[in-house]
Amino acid sequence: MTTANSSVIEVAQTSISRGDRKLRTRAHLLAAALQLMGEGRGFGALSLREITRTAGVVPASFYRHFRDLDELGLALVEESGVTLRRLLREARRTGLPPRDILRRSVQIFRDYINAHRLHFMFVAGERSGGSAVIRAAVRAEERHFTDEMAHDLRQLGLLPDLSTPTLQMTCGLVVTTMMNAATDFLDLPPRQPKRESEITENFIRQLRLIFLGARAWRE
Amino acid sequence: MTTANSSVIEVAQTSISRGDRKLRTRAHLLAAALQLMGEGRGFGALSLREITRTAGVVPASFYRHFRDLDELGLALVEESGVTLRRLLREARRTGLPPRDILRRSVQIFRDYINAHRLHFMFVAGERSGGSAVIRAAVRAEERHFTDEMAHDLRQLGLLPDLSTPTLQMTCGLVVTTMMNAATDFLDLPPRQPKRESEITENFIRQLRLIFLGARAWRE
DNA sequence: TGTACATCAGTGAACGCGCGTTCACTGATGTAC
DNA sequence: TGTACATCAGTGAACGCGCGTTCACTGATGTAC
Repeated sequence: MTTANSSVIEVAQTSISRGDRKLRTRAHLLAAALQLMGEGRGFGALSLREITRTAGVVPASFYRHFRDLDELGLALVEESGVTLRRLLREARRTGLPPRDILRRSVQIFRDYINAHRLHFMFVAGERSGGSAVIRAAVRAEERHFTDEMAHDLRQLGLLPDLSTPTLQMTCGLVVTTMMNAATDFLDLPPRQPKRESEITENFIRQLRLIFLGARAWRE
Repeated sequence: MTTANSSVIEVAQTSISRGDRKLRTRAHLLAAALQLMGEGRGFGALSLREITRTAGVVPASFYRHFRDLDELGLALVEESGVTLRRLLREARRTGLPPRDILRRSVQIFRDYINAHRLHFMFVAGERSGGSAVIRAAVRAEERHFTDEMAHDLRQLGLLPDLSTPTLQMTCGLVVTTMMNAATDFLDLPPRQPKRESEITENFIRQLRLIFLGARAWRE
């Protein structure tokens, strides 16, 4: 707040610190890269200039935020990792009911993907296709996610008979299947409820089969 | 064969028809693209000029073979699809023994990946990351592969109690898991037998779990 | 509070470079007679 | 078989363009007194 008769514009200009402005531009750059990838190209096919153009800054200003494109890519991986882990937090908070737990989880997942399309496109696309350094970072986030899921399942008392390594292996399978379903959902043209429910049902059945196998597992 | 006193070089030059030469150059272009992607970049990040440079022809000659890069990409998908399906044919021919069938299959798979690294890198990389048209083509090949696998399992009399849709769903899960393991194998730095056997064991355990679930499945 | 100076996010111009595509060409291979 | 002509895969030069990176700059924000 400045003096009472400052114009609205002056307030807007002066109420944001230089540091905040910098963070905002950085966020614009990250969002621009995601947006461009959302149009169906890999991160490796983006150019610095189109990212800055989309973000509304001059090319040279890119270097105030990142050394090169790879560094921006790694920032995107981290951001996506946070998004992924919030999914688990959300599911945890909701407190999944034992009845229809799978179906409910898949609904939550589907809604969550739609609310964070660009992050999921990025992760799904770069987990096996991108540059070595980015792929490795995505894989690390995925492993982190798997560990947390295993921890949650333990906490919930599901699959109590599995050893920890087996629980990990099972969660790895769930996460792979999940990322695959994510790609299926994301590829879906809008307004295709029939295809969408097919994918949903297939995903539920695959998860059911995995948990059936896990319950039948003998070390 | 030409006259008896033609030099070897002349024979080499004249014993190959114009059509064959054209096919050979086309193959060079495809191989060049695969080779460049093997260095860890997505198809979308390749340029026409570096492909022709690697293939040892002038840029303009690209257009004698493909309209644009996408058309070359689709040719690579087809080539990779053939490679994938030969894997099943090989497994079929070998005639897997009921004892240790899983472990043996995984060994065959691992050897096959190593013999066709570039094709598998291409498929694994473009199945979720590439341009829409190429991703769609890869997915179609994958579905084809899944169908054939389901057919083979029926033929072998494995999982006789599953309905056809359920068998399809199960094979889809197997293929997803397989492609994921392929990426793990391909990312492995050479001479890491410990990591390699970890990945192998994890893959075997995941497949075991899937088949355990399939056997426990009740429609 | 007011003033003088420092900081630094973003600017705009410039550079050399590799890009995709076009074009008229060359010369070996193929065909008709 | 030999000859005259047609085909066409691959060439080499040219084009305009967007690229990544550098640089000295500007002017608003921040700091010291």
